[in-house]
Amino acid sequence: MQHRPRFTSAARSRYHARMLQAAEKLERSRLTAADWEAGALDLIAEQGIAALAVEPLARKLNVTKGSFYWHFATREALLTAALRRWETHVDEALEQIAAIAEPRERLYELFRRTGREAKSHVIYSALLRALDHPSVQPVMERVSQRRLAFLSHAYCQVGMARGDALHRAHLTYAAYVGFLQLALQLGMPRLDHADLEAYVEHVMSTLIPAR
Amino acid sequence: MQHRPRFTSAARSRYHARMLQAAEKLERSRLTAADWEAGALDLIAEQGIAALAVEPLARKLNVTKGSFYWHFATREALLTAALRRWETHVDEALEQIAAIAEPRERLYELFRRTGREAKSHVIYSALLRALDHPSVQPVMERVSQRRLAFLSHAYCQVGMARGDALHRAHLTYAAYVGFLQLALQLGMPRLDHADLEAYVEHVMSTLIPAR
DNA sequence: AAATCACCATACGGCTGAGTATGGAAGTGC
DNA sequence: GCACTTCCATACTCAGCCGTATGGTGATTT
Repeated sequence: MQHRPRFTSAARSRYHARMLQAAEKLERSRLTAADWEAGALDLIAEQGIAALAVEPLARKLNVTKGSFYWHFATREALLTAALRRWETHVDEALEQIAAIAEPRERLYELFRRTGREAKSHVIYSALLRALDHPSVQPVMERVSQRRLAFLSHAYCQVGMARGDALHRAHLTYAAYVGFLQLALQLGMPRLDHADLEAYVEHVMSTLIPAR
Repeated sequence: MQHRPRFTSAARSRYHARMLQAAEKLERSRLTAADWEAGALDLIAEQGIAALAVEPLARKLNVTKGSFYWHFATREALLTAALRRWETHVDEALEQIAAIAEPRERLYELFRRTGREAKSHVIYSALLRALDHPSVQPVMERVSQRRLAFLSHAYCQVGMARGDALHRAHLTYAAYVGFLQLALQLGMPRLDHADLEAYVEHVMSTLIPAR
């Protein structure tokens, strides 16, 4: 239990060099905390947060618990570290879209991305199903608030009143969350890419006010 | 392990008589399978499906596992029985609204009920977070399909084209699901009844086409 | 080359929940 | 009032995961 070890930048580049030549599960003899965090996010995406256990994850990484408890003090510490890593990643993605100046085009781009690469939202969907967890809740609250601010700001810019824009933002975000739950877990709208395209079009024309 | 015991109607009425005089946790000396199912649904509503364990539930009912394994063969059997019970209950509620002849009024009523008595949807929200579970998935699929059919039919009746009506139904249902997740688990829109009322109004005017 | 450090294996204790076995105490039919 | 069924308690076994203790090995440092 000697958490928070310092890593030299030399060690980091050595690790990345190994990653390049070791395709997938070629046993890299040593791991870093970042490896555990990435593995944790993979596990969450595949089986949800409840499946994030130390021993199964260790098996997946071809090591034992002994390794884990050198990098992290507890299972909880791994979870929060993985969540922090995910949160920054999500924020960067949002800022990328926020850079689009024209508000209507910005909304269109957001909707299209959400519909197209639904796979990148798997982790969000998994975390959504663990909103009661004390470590997950604050993270999701922050992410949701930022996205809601993004939406209501855009709706204001296309001419809606402040109150309406806020309601519309909530409605839009709820539709997003519900879509993830239903489309990912259930195969509900059997999305064959053309049908999905049409659905996104319908959503945009319904939620984004006409020019 | 002697599952599926027969219950005489006399036994049932005796049980109901006891229920009337025993307010809450006054120890009723004996339980039925229905008691376990009801307790299971309560537990699911409070702490989700992962918390549905035999021993904790037994503690909550002031008995031991010995009782449980007389009524049910396994934990899984309890879950499916409880889900079946919930499904029929949900279906009845939907048929009640479906009885309204005027389609626009029918949609309004559906939206208002959903916004008002959000507490009755807690179980649905809890099950939503366990869509990967093999016993939960088919139940939710059936319920979702019926509700989607309800919605698309209503949208058709108010004059939308079949394709648009189906998309609008999906959008509406996704908004419902997302609202549950965000409002119940997060306290997201701090619903103070007046604000909620306004939100529902906004949703209706956005999603239900003008006359 | 010796000492140190970073990473990991092995082995253990404790807890919690799934099922099983068995016997006992209420109620029920005759 | 006696056999018989119904319901439940007690007391196990078994398995999985958390966290700890401790020692080992390869790489780095000096």
